[in-house]
Amino acid sequence: MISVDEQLEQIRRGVADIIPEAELAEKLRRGRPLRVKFGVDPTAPDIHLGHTVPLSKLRQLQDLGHKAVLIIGDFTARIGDPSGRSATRPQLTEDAVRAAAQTYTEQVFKVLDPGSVEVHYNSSWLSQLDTQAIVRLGAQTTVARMLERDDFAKRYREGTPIGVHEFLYPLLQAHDSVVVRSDIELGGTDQTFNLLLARQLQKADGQEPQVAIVLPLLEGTDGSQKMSKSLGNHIGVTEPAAEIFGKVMSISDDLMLRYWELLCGRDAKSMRDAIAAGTAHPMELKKDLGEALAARFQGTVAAAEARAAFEQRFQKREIDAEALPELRLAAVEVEPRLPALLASVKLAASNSEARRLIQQGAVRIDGEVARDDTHALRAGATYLLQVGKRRALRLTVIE
RNA sequence: GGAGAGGUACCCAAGCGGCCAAAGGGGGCAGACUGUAAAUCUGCUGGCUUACGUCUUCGGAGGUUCGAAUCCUCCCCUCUCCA
Repeated sequence: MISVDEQLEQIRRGVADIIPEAELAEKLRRGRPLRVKFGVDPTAPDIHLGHTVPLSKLRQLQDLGHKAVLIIGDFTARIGDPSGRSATRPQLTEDAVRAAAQTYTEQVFKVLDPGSVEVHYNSSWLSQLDTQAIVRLGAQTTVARMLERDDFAKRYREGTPIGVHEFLYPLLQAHDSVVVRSDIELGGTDQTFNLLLARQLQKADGQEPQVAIVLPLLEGTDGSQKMSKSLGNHIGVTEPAAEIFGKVMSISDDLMLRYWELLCGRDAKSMRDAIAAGTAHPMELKKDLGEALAARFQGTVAAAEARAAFEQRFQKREIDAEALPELRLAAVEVEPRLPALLASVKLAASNSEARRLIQQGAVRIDGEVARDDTHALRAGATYLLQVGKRRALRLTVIE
């Protein structure tokens, strides 16, 4: 195991806060592997890179010799975490939770080292809690403390309902820490309250309290708002390698460094220095990042292919026609007018949009800009149709 | 239960009898520039139409009017205040 200082240096990378850092150093100094808890509530079926930020930190801790304690919050998912919420979450059915838990664990192991993980479902102890125990839990904190939280305070002030069960949520999550005897817990900034409450419960139980490692929320591909599917700025972990690679290439340089730090545990500052000194090129670093992330979720082969295809298509400006989807249409099926043709092969959303694209010079046939609404595609030949930089296909007209 | 405010295109938001397919912003798409970057600049951003034009759209259903997103009636939904 490497030195405490070196470990601390790596752990600090990209985190928003370590509460309290002195205790972390103390725990590390003892030299035994630490139990690092990370809980996920299986709610959304699609996970994206933003969800993998704490996971990446967990992997880093595994690599430093510590033990990952993964909690699948199948019980808490049904309550609904109020953190950062402006309204009560809908309660999920058992089936929905089970299905989501399945996909979660599959994805999680693409980041974690399976050799050093304990997986727990929190229903296995939470569903056993009797009324007595729940009352005791409730006595661990006060309404005033709960209402100090921003999300609750806001809702209370604005008169938005707060269910009593929502007060229970942080207590149950904190109770998980007591059960698994965690040394460290990871979570996003919105989890700070829950992470700290666990310290209190652990103390009450006579345990040494866990250290909270708080991770920032990952910005989406737009670089400003947090990554979220509903904002359309997400990179999903189940997307094809070429998509992951392409989306990574479209982010800004600053954001790339942040991704390196938050998703791969790299030191952003030294990379920035290398770019400034001219010893590293941002584009190369970005391609490395795209390949690394694509490889993580879709395998090294697909990732290398995605990179090669990108380099050929966008840097050498060559289109590998062989790699494009090919469409075969009988001559009678080929729309005589170009706008209608583009719409019919789904390169444009409608005839009107296709017309606009043609006017803007976005449409190419065999590399030549098509300025006209007519086309001269003949039977027996294959054509390369392009709309903008990203949409393209091969069209073969059959006799 | 009572009193108010409001529901407009992907989102926010103006319009409040004709000049409204509907200002402005955001987002998106395309072009220029590039590293498919980012930033910036330009254009486009309901459907059908080569075009003239035409059809559908402003919470829903009716109505008034030559003509309604705009006026009236009923209904549905959201929010605020009071009880």
